[in-house]
Amino acid sequence: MAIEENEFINIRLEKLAGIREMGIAPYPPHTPERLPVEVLRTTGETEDVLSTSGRIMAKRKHGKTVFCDITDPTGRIQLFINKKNLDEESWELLGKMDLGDIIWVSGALFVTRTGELSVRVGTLLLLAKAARPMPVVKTDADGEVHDSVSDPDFIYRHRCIDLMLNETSKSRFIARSRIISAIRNYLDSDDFLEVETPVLQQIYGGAAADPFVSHYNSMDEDCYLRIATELYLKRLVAGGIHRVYEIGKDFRNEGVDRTHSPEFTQLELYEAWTDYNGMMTRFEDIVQAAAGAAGVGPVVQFAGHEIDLTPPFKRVPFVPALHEKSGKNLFDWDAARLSALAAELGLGDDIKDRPALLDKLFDHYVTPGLIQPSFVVDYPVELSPLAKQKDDDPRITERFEAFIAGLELANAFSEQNDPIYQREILEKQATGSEYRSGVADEEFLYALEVGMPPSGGLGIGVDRLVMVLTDAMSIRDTILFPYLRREQ
RNA sequence: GCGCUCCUGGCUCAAUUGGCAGAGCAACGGACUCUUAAUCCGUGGGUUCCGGGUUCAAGUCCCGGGGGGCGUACCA
Repeated sequence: MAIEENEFINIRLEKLAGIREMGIAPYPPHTPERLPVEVLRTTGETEDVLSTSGRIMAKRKHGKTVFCDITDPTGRIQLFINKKNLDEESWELLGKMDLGDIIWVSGALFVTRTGELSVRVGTLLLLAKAARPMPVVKTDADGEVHDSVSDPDFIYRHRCIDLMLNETSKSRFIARSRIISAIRNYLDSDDFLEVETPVLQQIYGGAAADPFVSHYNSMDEDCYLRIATELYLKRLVAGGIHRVYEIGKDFRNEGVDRTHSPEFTQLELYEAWTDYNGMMTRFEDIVQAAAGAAGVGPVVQFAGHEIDLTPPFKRVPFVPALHEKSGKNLFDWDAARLSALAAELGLGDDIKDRPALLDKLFDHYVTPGLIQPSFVVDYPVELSPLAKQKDDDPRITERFEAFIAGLELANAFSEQNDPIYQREILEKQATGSEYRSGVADEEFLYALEVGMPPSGGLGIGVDRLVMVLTDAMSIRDTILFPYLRREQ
């Protein structure tokens, strides 16, 4: 496919041809020595000839003088380009330069009459001609912004433009990377080992979502993209790697919304000799480290709330909280009664099983009130097939989910390590699934049979953590290249 | 998946009840040696997402399709 035809691109392609005719390479392979824009800025006025390079973001022509603003990742600086300071050829080249072009300049630094530090350009080189125009963002005297690119579809499809023009977006992605580094640093320095487990799986597990199905040609068998890393990581705990984690993509073949993406980044960590209480501390620590890396906290703005990230986070026991908020002892109700209540509340009349109903009602009564960081603890056993039951009440498991502003950020348990009990649960789950063809993950069960020490496990939605720490209202704003429908 | 809603030059947005498709920025030509939304003079640019329909007349109303946004459902 050839480059798109439009008036603006054609004009630039003509200029490009003109530049080639002048014998100038519009895409030279090397950049001459340069200093970051920021260094020029801090240097200030000097007769020394300094060099830098960047993208032309503004061009103001005044006959024989042209002012340009160029930017690099460290900042913006004005160029003062006067015909008498340039050779003939460079002046002609300047005429063929457009907003968006990437150039190299050198010259002394001086302050203009209006007080702007500028490069008095003596040498001008083209490093890369922009063939496509980019939207020009300008702020007028009234502070009104012209041409900011706000169409979400445009931003997601052309993230390069978004990063160039929207400072919030750029700093959010920088924060994201720093958050992930900080998590690694925290865990590595506490003797956790980072591992990589399979993305392509023959039997998927560790969560309840539908998988993406693929096919391995040379073995002629179907396989799945992982929906969680849980079952592999626990096999490693059984094998003696007692502090282990993985940060990676999970894939879930479910709907997309503000808080769900079909591929998303999850941290899962497992730690022997501890339980879900230990995981609460880990979560609190990780949030602290992440906030520090993002340059925010202890109080952050998110979704219109002031969120105080100072630990310890609130503990909200599932059954009592549901009782309190609903005014009814719902945990003792049977499925039929719960179903009737759900229908009455407009939560749908198609839900039949008790655990799903309890979860639904909890979401209705309790979750919206969980604005400050909270751990919902001690879930009904039916909702938590991989968690250990409490000593004093087998109907309840040692499990928590972490919420901030109603958003679920983490899920953790005291890990189930009873191989007999776990087998029952997984075999039941396997026969109830359209993809599992009745097969449970025997290798995982094998590991439990060999023996896994009592352990805590924690899964954190990294994209969602980034949302909270950078005040993003959509998970797509935290993912550089979110999945979008094919353009027609 | 369902509901509501939006789609107009490159970008951001106008267009009364259905009545000649416009503006700012960007672009092109010209003037201009300290500007910063530079300014001034001039010019071009539209299958109004696509396909049907109603009408003397459709950006606007109706039907179908595509894409987006929001909500909702699924996601232990």
